[in-house]
Amino acid sequence: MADLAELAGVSKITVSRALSESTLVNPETRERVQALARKHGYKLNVSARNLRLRRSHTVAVIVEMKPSSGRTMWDPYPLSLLGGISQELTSAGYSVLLTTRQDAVNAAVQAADGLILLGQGVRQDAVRLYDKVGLPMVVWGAAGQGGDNHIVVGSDNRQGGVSVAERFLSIGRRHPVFIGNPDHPEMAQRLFGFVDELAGHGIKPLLLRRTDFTLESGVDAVRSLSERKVRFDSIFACSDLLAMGAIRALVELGHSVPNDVSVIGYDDTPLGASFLPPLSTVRQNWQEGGVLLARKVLALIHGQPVQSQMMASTLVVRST
Amino acid sequence: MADLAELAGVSKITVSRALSESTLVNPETRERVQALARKHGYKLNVSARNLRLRRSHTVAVIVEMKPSSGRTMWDPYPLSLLGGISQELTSAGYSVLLTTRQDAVNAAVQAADGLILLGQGVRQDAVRLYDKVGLPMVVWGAAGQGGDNHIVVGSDNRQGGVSVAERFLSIGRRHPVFIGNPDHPEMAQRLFGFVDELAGHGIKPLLLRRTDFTLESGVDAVRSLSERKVRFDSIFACSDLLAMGAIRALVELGHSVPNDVSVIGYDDTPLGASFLPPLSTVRQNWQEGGVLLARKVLALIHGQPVQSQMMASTLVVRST
DNA sequence: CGATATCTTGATATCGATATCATTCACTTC
DNA sequence: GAAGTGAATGATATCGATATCAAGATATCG
Repeated sequence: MADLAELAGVSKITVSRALSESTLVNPETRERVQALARKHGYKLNVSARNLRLRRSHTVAVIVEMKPSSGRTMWDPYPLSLLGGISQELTSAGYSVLLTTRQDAVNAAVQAADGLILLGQGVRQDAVRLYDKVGLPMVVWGAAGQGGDNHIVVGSDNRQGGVSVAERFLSIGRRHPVFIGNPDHPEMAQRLFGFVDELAGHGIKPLLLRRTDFTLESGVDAVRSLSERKVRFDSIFACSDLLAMGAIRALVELGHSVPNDVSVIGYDDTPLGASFLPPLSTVRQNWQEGGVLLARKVLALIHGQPVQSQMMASTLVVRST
Repeated sequence: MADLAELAGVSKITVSRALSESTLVNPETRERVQALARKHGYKLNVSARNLRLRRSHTVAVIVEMKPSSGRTMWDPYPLSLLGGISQELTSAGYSVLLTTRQDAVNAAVQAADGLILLGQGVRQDAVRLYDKVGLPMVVWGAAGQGGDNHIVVGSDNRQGGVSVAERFLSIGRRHPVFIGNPDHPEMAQRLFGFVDELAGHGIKPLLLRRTDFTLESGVDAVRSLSERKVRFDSIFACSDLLAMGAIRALVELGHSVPNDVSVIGYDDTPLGASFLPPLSTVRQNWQEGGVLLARKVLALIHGQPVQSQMMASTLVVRST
């Protein structure tokens, strides 16, 4: 910048102002300086600016990558979320610092202006750990999670559960089963919505706990139902994979889907749509979720009032 | 740091040295300063250090997110790669700056110490664009891509093709078909390996070009074979989804897999393993790939000699 | 015409760390 | 006892940007 100043015959500070589009400089001077900057390939030194401005223009995204329970790195949704986040933050001039969750809080994370926590129903210990850092923080997850002292963005899992219940009721199903993990905050919300809506019609679903969200787990769940001679006519599975596994098992056992048993999954993965028969499911818009997460942190960083928000989820009825 | 200096009764510079484990300070003093730092929750100002040290301790990861052709954000592999990268870089004290590819090179990217380019066979324009930045750069992709003036890490797609060919030959298949997109550099390598190995036995496979890597595309490919009354006894599909689609179509057409036709996919997605019948496929270790990418950039940054490297891919024989 | 307002530019200090060179002090060695 | 050695610490300058305050040039007004 000093070099540019010399070239343009002005002072450093004028160069700085010219490049930051300040109104304090003569438009003519500004143009001249900017032209010189382009010509000589001037690059702003981000560290210097951040140092002086006492902010990093960076938001850290912490991804929970616990390699268990089948739903983590292999799941495509974190990437969609990341895409939305990245898109929104970069267009606002912020950088995205990607970190995987660790026990110790990274020095680079502490230097960020804000935090976004992603993961499979981020657990409380993670939230508490990063809460201590005292940075603006937004969490992806279920509403009400963690005492409302931080902002949560997520899709409306409760409503997802409700709409599945409504669908089952509307087609006359009376013996629904829920497959999923109630300890998982997001899935718990789905369960609550499902149960509450059904309760309004005097129906109590059977809860089948499964912590693995794999196809095998779905197969296994339905087999266990069959072995226990449980009567059921509809299944709400908390992931598309579970649903597909359930359908496979149903077919093996000689049941017809959807004639004998209706099955609805969750997530609207591309595979579900291609499945035979095409899977009915609940769709969440992750890309949009990422954008929302980013907007919330930015608002927090700029000291604006922010509220948690749940995005609507939509029931996609296909053939099951 | 100045405050710490006062508290400890030493100078700033001594504090700096104590915290960076320099041997220039008395071990006793070092301990005392470090204890004080911990007690008062001192945090290093990264910007200041980076400014003084003239490096950013940051590697930018540029992800190609072209939302087309079915294989992008919805594909889980970028996340695995990212996981490996993130793990390796953070443990080396570097930060991961996540960016999605854009036409203009981001200012933050220019400030990075190194670049990693990810994407579905990163195209040459992207490589050239970022090459101009003049930073140490490593690209994920196919070997030899782009004139060898930059480092490439990828799985050995050629070898993958060879091993599929070997398998087909070993079980007596004589009329193989290749389904994929030869314009895609990585897939082209698979094709070359496949063709070369077969040629050694006087066999020439049929090439079926498909640019979409979806299940439907696989279905469609096999149907077109059938309509054209082509004689074939084995299919090498360039993605698991294609393979599954192909198998579905084969079954619909009354062929038995693997009795009439052998099918081998690529990527070893979790779904392939759960497919009925369980899918034979070629596995790539993405996590490891990420680690490798990270190591190469770090080496480049530190001025060490670096070479492109292809990781072995392994044929996983299941039931198809 | 003098006084004030406006526009444009500059001098200086500062953000928080580290490299370099200088200094102090205790101790060894002949 | 003088000179030399090494360990520990400090003073100062510096990285590259921007905020603050000051000042010169020009325009506007009664």
